[in-house]
Amino acid sequence: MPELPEVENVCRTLRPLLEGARCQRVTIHRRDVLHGSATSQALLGGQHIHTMRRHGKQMAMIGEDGRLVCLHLGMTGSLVARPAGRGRSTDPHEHVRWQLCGRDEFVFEIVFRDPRRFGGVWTFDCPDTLHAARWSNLGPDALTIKPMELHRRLRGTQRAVKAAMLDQTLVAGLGNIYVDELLFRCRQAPTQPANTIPQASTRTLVNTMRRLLMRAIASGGSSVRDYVNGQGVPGAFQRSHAVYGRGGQPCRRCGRGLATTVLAGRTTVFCETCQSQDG
DNA sequence: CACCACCCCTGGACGC
DNA sequence: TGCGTCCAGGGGTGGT
Repeated sequence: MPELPEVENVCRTLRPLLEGARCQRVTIHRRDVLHGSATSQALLGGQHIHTMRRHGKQMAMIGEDGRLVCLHLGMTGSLVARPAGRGRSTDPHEHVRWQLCGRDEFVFEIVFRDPRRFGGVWTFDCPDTLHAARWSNLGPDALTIKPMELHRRLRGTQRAVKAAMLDQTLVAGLGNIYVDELLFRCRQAPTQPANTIPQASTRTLVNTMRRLLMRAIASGGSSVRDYVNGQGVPGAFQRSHAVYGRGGQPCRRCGRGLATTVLAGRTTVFCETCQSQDG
């Protein structure tokens, strides 16, 4: 569920807390969400946190010595800060806890929680190894990709544009919600083969995507089920959804019922009237 | 290489 | 009320 706008909100809410904070202790409650070395040192134990970065739907907590922890929230993952608690949590879905001491001496903890465990935590020695192992497999970030670059990438596949835009190796950051919202806003049929989309339409696609994502970020992201930002606060952008979760309901543009189908194995909601091929 | 089906997992919705 | 069933979904893997 957390897609680019939600992950960006997690980073933005946690960054001011984390930067300069010292990691006093790491507690692992569930080892199988961890990939790579799971020592306290690898998980930034004893280190000062330099910053927090994001690429697509993934983020990384970067230590001062260059080690880093990469996090992926999957569908139901969250990374939330709260005042340091006493004792152990009874929540079976809290998998990793970092206890930190901020620059103002305030002691707090960051908790990685993920009931469905589609997410995960990876440790790396330095940004290069993170890049080599994970981020180089991702396409350019959806917020900054250039129209020409997306056009070049779409030209290389005859899959439906919906499937292509969901493919993180093509462009990183969109999930099912924002692809459907994007295609509706562009009046683009989700089924159109990606390599038949004209260059002018790709330009519209990129501009619309950037506006959509920026608005969603400004609204705190979409909280459809249980997404919350780094402070535990839900977003409001689900109220602005035009199609996602609205199958059968009237199109906000033409009033006709929105269609639901399955594309690339994902529920896809769109307006058969407003969204055409050859946008 | 391109593409697809399948699987992982659990909470919530729904039907009886 | 309580139980069974189904579905949501990102991404890794293995098959065509």
